[in-house]
Amino acid sequence: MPQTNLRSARRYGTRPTMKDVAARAGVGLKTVSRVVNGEPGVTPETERRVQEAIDALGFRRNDSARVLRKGRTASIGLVLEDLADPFYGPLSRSVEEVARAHGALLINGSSAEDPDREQELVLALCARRVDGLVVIPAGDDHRYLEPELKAGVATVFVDRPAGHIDADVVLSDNFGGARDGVAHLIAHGHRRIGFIGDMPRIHTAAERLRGYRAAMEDAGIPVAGSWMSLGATDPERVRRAAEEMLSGADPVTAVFAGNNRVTVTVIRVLAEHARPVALVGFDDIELADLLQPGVTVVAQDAAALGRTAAERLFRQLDGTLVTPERIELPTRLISRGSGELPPAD
Amino acid sequence: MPQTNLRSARRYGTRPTMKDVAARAGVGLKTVSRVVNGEPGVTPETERRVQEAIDALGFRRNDSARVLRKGRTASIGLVLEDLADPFYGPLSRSVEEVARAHGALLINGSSAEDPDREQELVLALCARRVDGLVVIPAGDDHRYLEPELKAGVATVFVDRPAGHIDADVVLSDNFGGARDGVAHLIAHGHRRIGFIGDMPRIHTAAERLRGYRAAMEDAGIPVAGSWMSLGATDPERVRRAAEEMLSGADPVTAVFAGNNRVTVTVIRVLAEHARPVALVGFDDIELADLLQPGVTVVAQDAAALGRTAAERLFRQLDGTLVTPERIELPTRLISRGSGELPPAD
DNA sequence: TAGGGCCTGGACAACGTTGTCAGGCTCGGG
DNA sequence: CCCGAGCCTGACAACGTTGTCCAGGCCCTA
Repeated sequence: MPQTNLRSARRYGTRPTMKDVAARAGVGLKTVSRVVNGEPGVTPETERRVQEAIDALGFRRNDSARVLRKGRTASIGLVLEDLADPFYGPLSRSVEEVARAHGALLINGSSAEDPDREQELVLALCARRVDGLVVIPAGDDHRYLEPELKAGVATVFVDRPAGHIDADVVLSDNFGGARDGVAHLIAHGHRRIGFIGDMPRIHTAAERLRGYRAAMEDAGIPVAGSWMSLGATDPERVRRAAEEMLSGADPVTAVFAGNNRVTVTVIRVLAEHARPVALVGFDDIELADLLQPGVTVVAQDAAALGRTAAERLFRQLDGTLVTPERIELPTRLISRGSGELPPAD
Repeated sequence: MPQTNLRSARRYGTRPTMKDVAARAGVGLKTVSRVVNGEPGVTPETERRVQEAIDALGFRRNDSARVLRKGRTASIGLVLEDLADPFYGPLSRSVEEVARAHGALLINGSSAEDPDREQELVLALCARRVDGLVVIPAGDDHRYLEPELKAGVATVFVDRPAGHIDADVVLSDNFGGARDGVAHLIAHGHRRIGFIGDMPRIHTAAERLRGYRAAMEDAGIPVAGSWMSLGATDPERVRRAAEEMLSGADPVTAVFAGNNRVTVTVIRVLAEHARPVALVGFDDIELADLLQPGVTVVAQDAAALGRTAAERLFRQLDGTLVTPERIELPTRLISRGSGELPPAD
């Protein structure tokens, strides 16, 4: 009979268990468990023998079995919209940092802005028995989570509120940020200000739109319908919207861009435009300071959002936290030039 | 006795099991299992009763137990350096896409460029019994993975090769890309070209340096020691290095930047510099086309790296793939202006 | 109507670990 | 010298699921 080669090992690989280790070390099963978990009550000599067997066999504890027995998995789930979006990188990273500090692993998935996919992912994570969930919601009805909440799965929503369910929420002050950004343009003399944002069914988009309207109203400026574009934020569409605002009968002298993707496209359009147009964007973008002019933005602190959410999650798990709350984090206006351009009529 | 309230449910929440469902539906345990897994051999009427009980109790199958029984977890692990780095966003995303297409979840963690943390993460993932691993190595010795490979954990290294172990590797053509980028500068008349890169113990950094040297040698240009900076890539240090190269006795007329972080800092330095200096950077950066001049880069396809790696992983799991290979993906030079500036002596 | 085959449903063991508990050993004091 | 206390150690059940196997009921055919 030929010796086991790599190929068959790969295919039919079966891992050593505590039983195997115990047999090899000539001790009982439970003793191995004790050594693996650093529990007291094992002679140094016995421990050495067990450790030797562990190393020789390449034993690794099976956490699935452990979880089954203990009930806690020491892992949390993160569901976000798109890992490739630069806004979610730091958020995801800060959630991971907090998880790590609590000895938990992070399992994540992207919903791609699809409510069904969000639900599918969340339920898959619950089936894995994650201890908690950080969710950036794509859908607006989260009643499907009720049994999970009842069963004790800690849950925090981030960036957008949960729908029809009482849970922790951590948000940026989208309304205030947008209002400040638009007020900033008004303070620099603009009156005809355009707004390009996402579909209002998305909570953040709706809030930012509300901020825009509030700032205009506070300044007593009536808003023309042609100054607003609320829809998908694919580049072509944003480009068309921007061009229309800039060239219509009542052309805008400034634009407020509703998120980072919109901002980038608007910058491109403005770069081709003869007359200088002021711009303030929601969300910071990398290299914004190196452009000519620098891009003025209303910045959210993505890392703080993630950190705050994750910390609340673990406080829920501690039992320190019981009543769901809604937390709003402030935004910060960063002037870099584009928002301070005077109107050029 | 008061009814169960949310608080105690949260605290002491215990989830219904198949046994509970079976009891409520008045059927056997296995019948519930059949319904949950869509197995044949259940009357529509029985199925309805079971489904009703499932909904009423909010039952969710416990995948830990399932995994324990079945052996496969339908999840893969991804260990990378920093989720917040824009280079890893698309990579991570494309790995996730492939995983999803194969019905697997993605568990990930950041090593923060620390070999110990990498090992700790990888082993934690193995303890979870992930079916496979995609690793962007921080360390250079991966012998600790040998038992895992033997046990059948599919493994693919990305971006950097594995150390002392025979495993699949998917890389960008760092050497060729850097050589082409530097040759591009030479073709535009430069001879005094600086190189700012990461520590050569990092494989990608070493390869790019090798590419720089090769291009210079091919052109018969001797390289001055003061033209090269190989070390940490924190902004201050890069800034100092760039300033020295630009102001020394033998100042460079062009700079090749070894990665995206370096490129960004160099752009800042050059923006403050009177005399125009040509620049080619390794890795594409967002908005590179909007700067003045546009930034010429050697772009890697991060998404393709992730996709290729993940696909190989699942082919290993299929058994379609047996022999470890080393795959190099081509890079692409994107001319945008900064790399085509003529030398200004 | 009896017998055979098919279909449905359930009892039971097993996956690998941890908590409980009891047994055996050693050592010191009476 | 005996007994109790205290320390190690191991046997056993349980976690929730799935695979195996068997029993019982039904229908169809001879």
